[in-house]
Amino acid sequence: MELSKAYTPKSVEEKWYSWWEQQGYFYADVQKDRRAYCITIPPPNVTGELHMGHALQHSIHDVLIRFKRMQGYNTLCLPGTDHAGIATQMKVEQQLWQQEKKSRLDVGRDEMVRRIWEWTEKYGGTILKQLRALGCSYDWRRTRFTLDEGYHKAVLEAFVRFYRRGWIYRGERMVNWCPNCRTVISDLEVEEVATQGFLWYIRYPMQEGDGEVVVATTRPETMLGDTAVAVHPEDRRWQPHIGKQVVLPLMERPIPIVADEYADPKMGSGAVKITPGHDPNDFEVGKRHNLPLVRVIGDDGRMTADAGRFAGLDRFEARKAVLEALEKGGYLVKRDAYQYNIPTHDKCGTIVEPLAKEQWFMNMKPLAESTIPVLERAEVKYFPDRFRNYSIEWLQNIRDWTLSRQLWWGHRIPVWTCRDCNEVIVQAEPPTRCTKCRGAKLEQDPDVLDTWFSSALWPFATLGWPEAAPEMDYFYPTDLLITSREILYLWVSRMITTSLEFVGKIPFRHVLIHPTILTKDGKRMSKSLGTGIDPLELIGMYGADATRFALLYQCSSTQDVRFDADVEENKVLRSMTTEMCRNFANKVWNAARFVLMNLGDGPVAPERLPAREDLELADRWILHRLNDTIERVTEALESYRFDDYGKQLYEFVWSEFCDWYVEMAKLRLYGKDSNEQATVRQMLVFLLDRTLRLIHPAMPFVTEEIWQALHSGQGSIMVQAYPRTEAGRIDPEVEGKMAFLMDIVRAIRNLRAEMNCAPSKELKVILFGREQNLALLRSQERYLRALARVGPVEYLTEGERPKGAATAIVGETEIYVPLGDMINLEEEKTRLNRELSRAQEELTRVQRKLGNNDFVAKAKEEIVRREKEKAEEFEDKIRTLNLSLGRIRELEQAGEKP
RNA sequence: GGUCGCAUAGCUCAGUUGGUUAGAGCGCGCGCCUCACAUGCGCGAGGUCGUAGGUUCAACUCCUACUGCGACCACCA
Repeated sequence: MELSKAYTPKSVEEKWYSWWEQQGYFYADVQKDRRAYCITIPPPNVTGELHMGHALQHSIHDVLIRFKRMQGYNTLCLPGTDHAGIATQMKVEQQLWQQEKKSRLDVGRDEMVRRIWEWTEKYGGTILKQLRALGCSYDWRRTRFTLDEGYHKAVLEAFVRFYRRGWIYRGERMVNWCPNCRTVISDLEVEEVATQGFLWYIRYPMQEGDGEVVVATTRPETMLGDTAVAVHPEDRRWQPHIGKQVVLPLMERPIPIVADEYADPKMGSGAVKITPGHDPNDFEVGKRHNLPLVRVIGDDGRMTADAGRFAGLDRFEARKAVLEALEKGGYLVKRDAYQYNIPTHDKCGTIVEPLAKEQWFMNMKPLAESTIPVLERAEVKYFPDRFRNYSIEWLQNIRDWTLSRQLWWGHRIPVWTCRDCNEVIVQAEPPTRCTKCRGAKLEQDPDVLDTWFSSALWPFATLGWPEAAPEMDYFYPTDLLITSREILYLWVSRMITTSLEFVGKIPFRHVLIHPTILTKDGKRMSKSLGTGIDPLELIGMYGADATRFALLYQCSSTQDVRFDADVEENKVLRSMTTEMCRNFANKVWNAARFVLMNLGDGPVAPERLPAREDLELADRWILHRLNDTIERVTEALESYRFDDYGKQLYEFVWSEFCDWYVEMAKLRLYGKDSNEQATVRQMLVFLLDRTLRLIHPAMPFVTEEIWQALHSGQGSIMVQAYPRTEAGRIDPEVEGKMAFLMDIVRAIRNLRAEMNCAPSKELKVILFGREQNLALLRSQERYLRALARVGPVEYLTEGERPKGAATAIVGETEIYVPLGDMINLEEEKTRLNRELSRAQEELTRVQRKLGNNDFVAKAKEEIVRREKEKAEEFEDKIRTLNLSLGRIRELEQAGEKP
C-alpha cells in the first residue's frame, strides 16, 4: 500500500474513529476471567465546550486507557456529563430573556424545567462530541448524565441514607447568597477578589449626653441594619458606656453598646458596629446578645422596607445614598483607602451577600473522621502525593455543607411536609399520603440539591449503585481519577467520603492531579482576555495526534504547562510545540513509508526476528535501544510522567531509528546480498511494528493508518499487545561500541564542516589508534564510509602521523583527514588551539580534584578512578594536539622557504 | 494572614537517589533539494543553573534566608 509523501491528519482521523467505534473496540463489559481497568471521567458541565484543560485531561485519559487496553486489561473508560445546576439554568434563562424577554418566574417552574431539558437534549453534551475529535476511546454506550433516571435514584437514596444517619438537618445560618442567581452557594463556590476600596468612619451619637462612638466599615449601607455596637469587655475606654444606648444615624433608632470579645480594642476606636443580618461575625454576636436581626438587603440585592427611606435602592446605589446622607448629617468622620477582599460568586462574578437563611445542611464531621485514616494510610494514592496531605487538612477543618439551592434545575430535595399535621417525610419515593395522619396535602421542599451532592456519587452511581450491579463487583473500586487541582475538595474528597459510607470501599486507587494549562507567558487562559485556545482549532491546524502529543509532551509533574502558542483574539496563530509534534508524526509517517517501500516481495511476520547470528552491530544496537525504550516508556506511563513518555519516543524514533539505524540499513537493503536484504527487512518491519505500538496510545490516528498499511486484516493496532522488554536484547556492551562508531562519524562530519569541505566530496581518512578499536571500525567500514562520506580508509597502529591533515580525536583514536591543498593551515591551527585550550581547562579541573587529599580519601573509589582515567585521557589528547600543531608549524616553515 | 509550588540557553522545558565536558525542541549562524521525509539532512554558536549564606572532599541537585512569579486556604470592622 502506498502512503502519500506527507501525513495529512484530516483525511484519516474521522475514518478510523468511526471504524473503531463500529468495531466496538471502546466497549468493556464484565468478564470475570479478565483483569479490569476502569476510569470514570470527571463529567464536564453539560453546557461545556472543550478547552485546553479538558484537552490535556482527556489526552491523559486516553493515553492511559489505550495503554492499559494494549496491556491486556479489560478497559472501561466511562464518560458522561454533569447537569451543572446554576450554569445550565443560567444559560437557558439568558436565552429565554434574549428571545422572549421573559424571566424564569414568567414561565414558571415546570415549564422552565421542561425548557432546560429541551435545551440539554438539543445542545448539551457538545463536549462529548469534541472528545471524539480528540480520539478518546470511551465506552459511549455507558454515557451517563447526573440527572438521568438511574442517577436520580442514586441521589435520592444517598440523601435519605444521610438523613437517616442524622447528618442532614435544617437550620438557620449565615449563608452565601448570590443576588444574581438568587440562590445559596457553598463556601467553596465563593471566590475572594482583592479590591482597593475605602474604610468609612461613622459617628454614632450617645443617646444621652454629647458623647459619641466612632465605628468603621467597608460597607456603609449595612449600618441601616445595625442593632448594636460592640466593644471589648476589658477595654477600659468603654467600660462606663457598656449597656448605654447610641442613636443609629439616619434610622434614628437607639441601639445598645454591648460587651463582646469579638471587638478588637486595637482596631480604630475599639468599637465595632453589629449588623447581625448581613455579616457572619455579627450574626454570631447577635445570637450571643439576643439582638434583633434587621434585614435591610433583600434576596434581589435591593434595600428592603426595613431600610427606611432607602428602600428599593440597589445595594450599591444605597451605599452612595447612605454616604451622602451621613455626610449631610455630619456623621461621616473620614475615609481611608483600604484594601480588602470581596467575596464573589465564582460562576457569575456577582458580589455575594451574606444573609441569614434557613437551609438544609449536612454535618460532615462523621464522614471526615472515617475518611482521614484512609487517606493517612494512603489507601488512595495521590500524584503528586502532597495533594493527599492537603485533602487530609481540609477534612480535619471541615465545616457543615449547605446542601440546598434555590434553583429549579437539579435534584429536588426528597422532603415533604404534611400541611395537615406538619409531619416531615423524607423518602426516595414521592409519598401520596402522610405517613402519620394519612392526609394527602403534601408539599415538597422547593429547593434542589447542590450539584456537587450528585457529583460526589459519580464513580459508583455510574456503575449501577444502589442496585446490585455486576459492574460494581467487577470494576469497583475504579483505578484512577484524573482531575484538576481546583476541585480537589469540592469533588475528589467528597467522592471518597461518600464511597466509604455507601459502598464501604475507596472509589479509586489513584488520584492524578494534572497541571493547569496557562498561556505562553504564564497567565490563566481566558476567553474574555482573548488568550483562550480552542483545542479543535489546534486539531484542525496540526491534527489530533500532534495536539495530544504536544499536550502530553509538555505535561510535567512539577509545573503548570505554559502552552507554547501565539494567540491573538482567541485564535491560534502558531504553536511551536504542536508544530514540532506534527513534524514528529510526519517523521513516523515517513519512516513507515521508507519501510513499506523497501519490503520487497511482501510483508514479513513482525513476530519473527532474524536469527541472532545474522544480526550486525547496528541490529543488536537498535534492539537494545528498543528494549530500553520500552522499559522507560512503560515506566513513565505507569508513573504518570507523560513528558518523559513523549521524550523517550521522540528520541528513539527520530535520533536512533531514523538518523542512525535507517541510514545504516540502507546499505544492506540496496546491496546485492539477498540474505542481508532479508535480514534488514525483517528488522525494519519488526521495529516499525513495535514503534507504532509504543506510540499508539499518544498518537492513535497516524499509527492506525500506518498499521493498516503494514498489516491489513489483522484488526486494529489499538487491540494489539503493548511491547514488553525482552531481557535478552538488553546489551550495554553493544551500546558502547555503537557510540564509538557514532562519535567517529560525527567527528569526521565536524571536520568536514569546519574545513568548509563540500558534503558531496569523498574524504580520505587515516585512523590511528589501538588495534582493538580499529578492528571495530574496520568491521563497520562500509557504514563509516557511507555515513561520513569517506572514500578510502587507512588504519595505523604506529608510526608517523600524516602531515598536512586535519586532526580530530575521539577517546584514544586519532582521525586524520589529509586535505592536500584544501587545508588552510591558519584555520586548522586555530581549531586545534581551541580544542587544546578546552582540553587543558578540563585537565586543570580534574587535576585540582585529584590534588585534593580529602577528595581522594573520602570520595567513592569508583569516582576517584574515573577522575584518574579522565586525567589520562586529557593528557593524551593534549599530547596529540600538540603534535599536530607541531607538524603544522613544520609545514609553515617549509612553505616559507622558496 | 496561613500553607504550598516554581525560578536552568533568546523562548518553552528536561535534569531519577549530590560525583562524566548541565540536555531537548524551537529560534539563531553556516552548509546541503543525499533516491522515506525541506513538516527534511549535516555541522555549530549560546548557560558563573534567581540572590546571599550554610552542609559536604564535592551542590543545578540537600538546608536556611531573601527576591520574583503562581496556586490553594482564611468571616476580622
